[in-house]
Amino acid sequence: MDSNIPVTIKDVARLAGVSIATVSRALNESDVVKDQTRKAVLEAVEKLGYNRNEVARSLKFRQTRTIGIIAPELSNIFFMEVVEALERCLAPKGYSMIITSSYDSVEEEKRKLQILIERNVDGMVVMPSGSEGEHFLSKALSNIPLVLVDRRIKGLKVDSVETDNRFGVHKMIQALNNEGFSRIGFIGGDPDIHTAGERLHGYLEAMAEHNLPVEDRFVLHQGAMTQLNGREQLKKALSESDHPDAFFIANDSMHLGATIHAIENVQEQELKKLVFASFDYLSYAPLLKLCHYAVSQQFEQIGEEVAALLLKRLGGDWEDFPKHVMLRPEIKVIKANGGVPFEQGEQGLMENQADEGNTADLCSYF
Amino acid sequence: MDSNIPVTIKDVARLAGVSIATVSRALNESDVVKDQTRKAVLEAVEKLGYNRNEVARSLKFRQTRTIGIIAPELSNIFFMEVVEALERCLAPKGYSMIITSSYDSVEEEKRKLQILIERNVDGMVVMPSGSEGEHFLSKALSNIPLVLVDRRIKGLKVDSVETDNRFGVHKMIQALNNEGFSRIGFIGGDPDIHTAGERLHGYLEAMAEHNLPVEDRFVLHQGAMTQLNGREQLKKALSESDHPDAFFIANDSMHLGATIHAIENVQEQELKKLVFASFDYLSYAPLLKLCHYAVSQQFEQIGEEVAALLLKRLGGDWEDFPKHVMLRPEIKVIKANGGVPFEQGEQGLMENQADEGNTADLCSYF
DNA sequence: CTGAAAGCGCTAACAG
DNA sequence: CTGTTAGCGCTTTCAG
Repeated sequence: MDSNIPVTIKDVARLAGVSIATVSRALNESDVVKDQTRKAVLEAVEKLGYNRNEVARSLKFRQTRTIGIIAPELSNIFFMEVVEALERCLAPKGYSMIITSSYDSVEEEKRKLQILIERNVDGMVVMPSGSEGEHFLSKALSNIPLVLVDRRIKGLKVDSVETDNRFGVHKMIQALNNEGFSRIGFIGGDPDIHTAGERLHGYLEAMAEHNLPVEDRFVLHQGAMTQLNGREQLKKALSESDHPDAFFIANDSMHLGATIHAIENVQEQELKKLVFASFDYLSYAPLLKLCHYAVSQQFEQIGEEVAALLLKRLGGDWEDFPKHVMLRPEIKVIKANGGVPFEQGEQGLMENQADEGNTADLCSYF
Repeated sequence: MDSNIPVTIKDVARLAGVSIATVSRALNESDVVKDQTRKAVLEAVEKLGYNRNEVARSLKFRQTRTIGIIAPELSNIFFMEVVEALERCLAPKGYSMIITSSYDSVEEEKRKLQILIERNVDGMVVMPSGSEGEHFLSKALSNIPLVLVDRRIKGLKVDSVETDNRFGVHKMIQALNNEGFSRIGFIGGDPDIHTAGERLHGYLEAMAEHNLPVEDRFVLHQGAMTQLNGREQLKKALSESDHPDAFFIANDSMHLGATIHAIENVQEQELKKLVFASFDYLSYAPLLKLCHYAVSQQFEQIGEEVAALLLKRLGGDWEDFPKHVMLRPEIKVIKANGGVPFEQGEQGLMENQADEGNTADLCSYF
């Protein structure tokens, strides 16, 4: 009864007593075909449980309605928020997503790129794992729209969408300074990591901007941006008797680690004086009691911008290529922990800028 | 120079001065072809930047080397951990993954299922969004291996892999009882949600098992399993003057919410008495200071089991169909917060059981 | 060892 | 309105 080979358009045609062309037409340009015939076709389809073969259509049309995605790791919640937004924008247009992981290795990234090319994806979204990017210039890629997310690659003419990291850090330093801190430490990771580097630069720039002293002993930027490293870096900083009370911490994992270290090892008196500002505002933010200010990246918006850009290119519009969209993050002031809101004018300005950031291509923030 | 149409096997054949059949052979069964010819072909491939067209191969072979995935939401970190493990197992075998979201709607799940069928995926992994499952019996699906993750559907003969929720709850209740608590409250969600229901049942079973009193006023199982609801349910429980001190909380979001509520609203004296046990042990667990015990699901292992099962079916082995793999979660005792380790024998037993769980198909836990 | 030709399932001229 | 046919890019007999 249940034959094991799938039913094709041919089977439908035979059962409906028409030609395969008619079946095809009945299923697509339904207005050309006689009502009665279409009904017969549809009945046959129903009876046989026919599903159309997208692979065959893809071959014919030379397009797969598929977007390839390469992430450094799939369990990265940030990137998956972006992917979620992508799906929401692309699925209604008939696109599916093939998702792959580069395991943060450039070699693996190249391999996955090759696989996606062979699978004829119509477009690609890549969160690059390194700062190398020659493989994105592959000839095959010249026909495939590509959007880089979160990290741009130096000198590479490719569309990209990213958070304005430096803007976020500037705001954090400004807020801490505003609250009365002039000595502000930095806890981050190896500047070779794109976001680590951007945030370190932002920090240095902002400190200079506000004429604040940069004390090398308290500018810690080694190793991975992990919870463990966050613990250790803060421990190291606090081991110096004249450490600053305020720290900017470059990401959520390190922030978590630093907070845990502080809560577990610093005496009440000292603890009360400690103040953090950090990147990313996640579900457990209310437990990070030392945090006064946080930069909250707009992942959904990033996904939407990526999708819009991709769809534009897929539609054949290359007018403003390469476009680098830089989105302003939201700034959270955590009053419950002692964060001091920006002044009225300041705040208003910030909001305006943020609004511009939604749609415009911003490159500077002053 | 850069023609816009992709280079095909034909172009390679022409340049190499051979037939397309020879190109195909040179690229695949490399031993049949003369060394010299192969070299010529490979050179042409290089020169033209040829990439083979997987779509055409898929059509020919009637298989796409693609696995379709349906998740209730892509930003669900649990599921993405599973997907990450899947990628790690499947990618080396040449499989890619098409990932889609059902937005936790059965309707959308059906739609996505249809799309994946049309795209000729070789297999599917679905985390069902509801308890309905008739659509998984579709005729087209009879040829496509399908593995359900995290939730089984009543009476549906389909392979599945899930965490042994009840075992986890039993262990939590046992641990709390062991520590001296006989009154234990329950904070969870609407039992219609699969995990919420399983955990509620586990709680009721375990309480009966240990002859502990179930007080309806403190068995709260309404609404979504969200942070907000966690806050509110705990608040409600604590508003009764004779509330228990120990609570089992059914998932991480509610746990987070409950903890935040307690820290912010309960006085020191009361706070010290409060003890939680909960599902899921995440990066921020060290901040959940009321938590003595946690059930830590083995997502990686789940992914590996799913991959193994899928590959088995793809290899044509349907021997033990339908197979329901139930994996024992790891039990965390958080001593820093006051958790009391299981007794020696108990602990040993537990570890043994957990080891068995890695490989065996466990259905009961006593 | 290599080439010619059929065919995977579908669409789109082109004729009727 | 409908049928015939060529062809999307590739693999694979079947002959040489």
